[in-house]
Amino acid sequence: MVAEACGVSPSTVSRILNGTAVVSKEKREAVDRAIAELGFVPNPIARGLAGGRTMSVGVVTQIIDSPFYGLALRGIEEELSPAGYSPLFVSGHWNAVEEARCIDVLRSRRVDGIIVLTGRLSDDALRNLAKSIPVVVTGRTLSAPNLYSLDFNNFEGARLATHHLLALGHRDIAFIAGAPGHPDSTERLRGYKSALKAAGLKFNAALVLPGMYHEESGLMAVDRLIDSRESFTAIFAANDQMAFGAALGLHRRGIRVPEDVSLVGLDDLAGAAHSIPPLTTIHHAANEMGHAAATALLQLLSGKTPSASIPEPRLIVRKSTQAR
Amino acid sequence: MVAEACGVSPSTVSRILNGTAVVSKEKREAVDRAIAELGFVPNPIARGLAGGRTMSVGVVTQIIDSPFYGLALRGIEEELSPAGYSPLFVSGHWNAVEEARCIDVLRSRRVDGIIVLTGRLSDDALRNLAKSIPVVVTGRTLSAPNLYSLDFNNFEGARLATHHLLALGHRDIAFIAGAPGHPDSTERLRGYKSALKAAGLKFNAALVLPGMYHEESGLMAVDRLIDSRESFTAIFAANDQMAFGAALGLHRRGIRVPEDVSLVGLDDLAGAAHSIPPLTTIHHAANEMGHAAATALLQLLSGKTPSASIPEPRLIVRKSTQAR
DNA sequence: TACATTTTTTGAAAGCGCTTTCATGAGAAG
DNA sequence: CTTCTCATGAAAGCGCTTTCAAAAAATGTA
Repeated sequence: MVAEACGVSPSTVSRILNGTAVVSKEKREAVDRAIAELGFVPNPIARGLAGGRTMSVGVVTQIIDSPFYGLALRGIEEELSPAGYSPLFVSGHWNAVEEARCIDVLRSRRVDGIIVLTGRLSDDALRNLAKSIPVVVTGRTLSAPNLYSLDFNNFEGARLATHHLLALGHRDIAFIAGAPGHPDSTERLRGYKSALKAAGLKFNAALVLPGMYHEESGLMAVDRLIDSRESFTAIFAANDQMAFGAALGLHRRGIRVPEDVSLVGLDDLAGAAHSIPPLTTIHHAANEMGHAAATALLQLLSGKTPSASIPEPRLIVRKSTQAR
Repeated sequence: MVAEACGVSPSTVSRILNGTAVVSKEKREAVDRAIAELGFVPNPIARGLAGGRTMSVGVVTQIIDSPFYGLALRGIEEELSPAGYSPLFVSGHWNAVEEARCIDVLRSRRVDGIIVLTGRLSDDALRNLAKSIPVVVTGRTLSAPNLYSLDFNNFEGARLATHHLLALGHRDIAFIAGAPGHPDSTERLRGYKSALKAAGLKFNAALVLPGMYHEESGLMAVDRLIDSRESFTAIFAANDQMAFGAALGLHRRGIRVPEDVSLVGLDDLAGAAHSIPPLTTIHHAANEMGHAAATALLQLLSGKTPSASIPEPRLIVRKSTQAR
């Protein structure tokens, strides 16, 4: 340990670096100076070995280049870096087995905490994980010691979107659903149904199309919808990516948005404002979600009870919807 | 070290784990069995401390949620994981100072190698870095010991795009340039000019608009172009994001793509196939680039001379261009 | 067959760079 | 002059790798 070249013991230097104990002013200054002069940078590896803390947190995302989760990753990074923590991103590819493997990797690297962005792991698996390491998970509501969950109000988001279309006078509103088995999807479907019901409309299963949360599935859903000859004047896609696909599908059939059919998405991706036409959608604050998750984990790590939460969904009206 | 609970010394176990030396068959089997039974997982932290290798590589990207670099990150991850390495992503935000800070973080974490995705660091800074750690850098051509660079042929990409428009009979082709000072941008501009020259057309500076590689700047460029009253029948945007912005700008003015104006992008982002109209663009293999960079680094780490390279740009014709 | 010499296998021990417990000595307080 | 508090240093790890040397086995020689 180089910094003891100024006449004090390594213990003292360590104490100064970590603020673990009181050190006389003169020594502190001498050491500070020596550190500055020697350009000393503590080695987190060794620190991790000795202190049990690695100053890194694992983040289980699904696809590293997902436009939606990418924003969340950014939020996490923005929050973690100033606190001196480094995020370690791993991708689970929407697959419980892979996620479990990712978590093993993270644990073997002795991360101090783990953030799981939605994913397919069972609630029990997460609860179990939380027994050995602080965990923050998004996209669920569950509580357990050492575990904090942060859920987006999918129901309300979908309700808002559907209600917007209803308020514009649409009555035959198609819904392109999200990936089956995904909790978000069922909630969004529930929101759609709820808004319909509140407006006194009866639910028509023929207007609900299966989707997979990507562009291609939105496109296919529209094809199927049109081929079914079911009449509709508006479409609500469970996420923006499918809305983009749907827009393309409509365009190919010569159906104009919003003149012939109104279209609403959900997420408010970066591209939504620049699509043609700019997409009316529900803002899902991915970036804030990342911030909130990281903040919560930081709080968990310092022994506090987290209180962060995700903003409520908000309707963003652009050009893809119009009154009927 | 738990595994010595089967009667051998830790050194022997370590040797078996790393294949460092020959160990008698019986011991190896005994140890293997013990490892399996105890569910022993070596601690990479300690390994890193002792052996000097952490099995992690640092990746300096610019913005973690960039649609283009995101793909590259995925490629890197896909290549690194099977090799047992974990990527550590940090964001430089197109800022040399921040990039330098990121690299400090990575070095303090004792990564075994570093991949730099383009960025603004000087070539000398990188050459210098390579003296202490293997480096792979994209978006440049420079050679130094312990350093491998992987460059995309921006010139050829831009030439191809422009040539495509020329071949369709366009003569007044506007160019929305990339961020000034960016090496990619100057190369793309050069490619544009070169194609023009090859077609015997003279370069018109009024048709070159400044851009910043994001949607908004594409939109503004189109506004400026139209307001300038310069006549044009086609636009080549230096990247897809600006092309999307440009498409929106044209749409707002009631100009149809491709009927009135043809539009070409560069990158072939995931969204390009689903934009309206689907964008004709130059495929820039970001994913392969990530693979190549990771492969090269792995080769560098094992003492071999890397040979990976990035595929040449390729024209993808979709619906945003048509003959004049 | 007995013994010297070389080769191979294995264990002991010394770190890697830091944190942390514990004990010591020096003042402060009683 | 005794008891207590507080700053400080010595030393023991954290979990692994690696050097070094000893022990064991293999080979060669008389």
